[in-house]
Amino acid sequence: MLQGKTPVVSQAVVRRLPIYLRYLQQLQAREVDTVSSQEMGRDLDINPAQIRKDLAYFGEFGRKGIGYHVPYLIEKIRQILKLDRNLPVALVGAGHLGIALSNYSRLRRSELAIAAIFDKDPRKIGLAVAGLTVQGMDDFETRVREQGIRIGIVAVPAPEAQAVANRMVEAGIVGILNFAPATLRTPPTVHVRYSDVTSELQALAYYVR
Amino acid sequence: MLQGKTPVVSQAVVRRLPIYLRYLQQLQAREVDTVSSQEMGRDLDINPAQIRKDLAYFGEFGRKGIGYHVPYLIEKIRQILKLDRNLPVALVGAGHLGIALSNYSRLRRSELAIAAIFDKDPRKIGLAVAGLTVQGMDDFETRVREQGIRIGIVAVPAPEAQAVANRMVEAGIVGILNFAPATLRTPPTVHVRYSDVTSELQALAYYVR
DNA sequence: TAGATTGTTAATCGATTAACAATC
DNA sequence: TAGATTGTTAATCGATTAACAATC
Repeated sequence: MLQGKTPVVSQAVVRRLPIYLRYLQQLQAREVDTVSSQEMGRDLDINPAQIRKDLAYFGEFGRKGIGYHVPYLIEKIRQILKLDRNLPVALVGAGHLGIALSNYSRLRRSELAIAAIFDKDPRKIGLAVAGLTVQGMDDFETRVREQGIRIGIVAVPAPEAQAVANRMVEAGIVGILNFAPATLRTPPTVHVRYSDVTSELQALAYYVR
Repeated sequence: MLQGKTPVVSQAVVRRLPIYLRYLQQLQAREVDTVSSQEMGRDLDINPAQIRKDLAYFGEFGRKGIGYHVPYLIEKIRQILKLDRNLPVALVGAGHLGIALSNYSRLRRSELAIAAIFDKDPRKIGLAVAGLTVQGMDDFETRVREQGIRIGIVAVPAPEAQAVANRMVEAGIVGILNFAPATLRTPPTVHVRYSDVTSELQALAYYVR
């Protein structure tokens, strides 16, 4: 394991860390103190060697012969994912989905809470949603910078998604979660994750019969 | 390319097919008649060889020197994904997210439309959502079988997700899209796709600064 | 001590990309 | 014909899994 600077870690590894974290938090709620990679692997359907290797990218968190101390590993994964600080999120699009996301309690009480909601539709501007007021897009960049927001959610119709992404990049956002059914073009410094219900269902359809 | 039976194709390939389909439909709306793997690759940020190889698993759909005929390729991908028939979807969970999904117009007018909504909460049962009536869970298996439903969406809180998945499997559902933050245990014949906003955002947080 | 389990190297597996003959 | 592009094989790349010394 490298000292100081973390090595370049693949996206696959980073995507598994939240899964580990969620599982460990469930263990903590049940007051389980220690867990082995074997137990984790069984419950999460992931190879135990995979889990050990993933964690070892970031440090030596376990004890040979014993396993991992649950509270300690939670703390470490939270540090790695930067969940030990507040990371306000900007949401663009106050439609059905945007409102559902804003009201999602698991998000509301987390470090990744939605801190500002935007929509370009004048009928939406001013609406109260989950304790926030929907803002227009005029001062988007200023508002995002003021609040130190680095993560954005795109929840607008597909034809508007690229324009919204452009403004997010302009505002200094470096991580985008895109719910619109569209491929976004962004600079290589910006990370985009896609979530599209239609595509997911279509992929599932392949396996029917 | 094998005749008749399709070869075993990796999940990665199947997940790209909806991306291709969506892109091709956009081209069709613009009345573009022909497209090369190079053009597709540029717009979708996918290696052209990858695209050709993916498609070649299922047949010879292109013409050397020319490219792919857009309407023909759309038809073929729809057949591969079984979108040339109606595949009704069962939704369990009529909370914020469930309602947002039910109202999602792109889903409503597709072959993968939500055909039945269930919730165990007596206060939700009987509600009208997107032209459907929320049903209780008592006759879940019967209703699902009656309507020939093979695909299900889990939109309930995490602690209830596994129980819902079990009943879906019991009802003959073979594809599950799970929005609950929980790993589901299902028989190997059942395909599960995960969609968890929190995990996605947490993975994005890793890349901040 | 004996048993268990990590961290890590080596082996394997699978997916992506390059290259090119075939051919429109 | 000359240029373009597919379908496919071979090469490369990267991720997963197995194995095991170190050690609690």
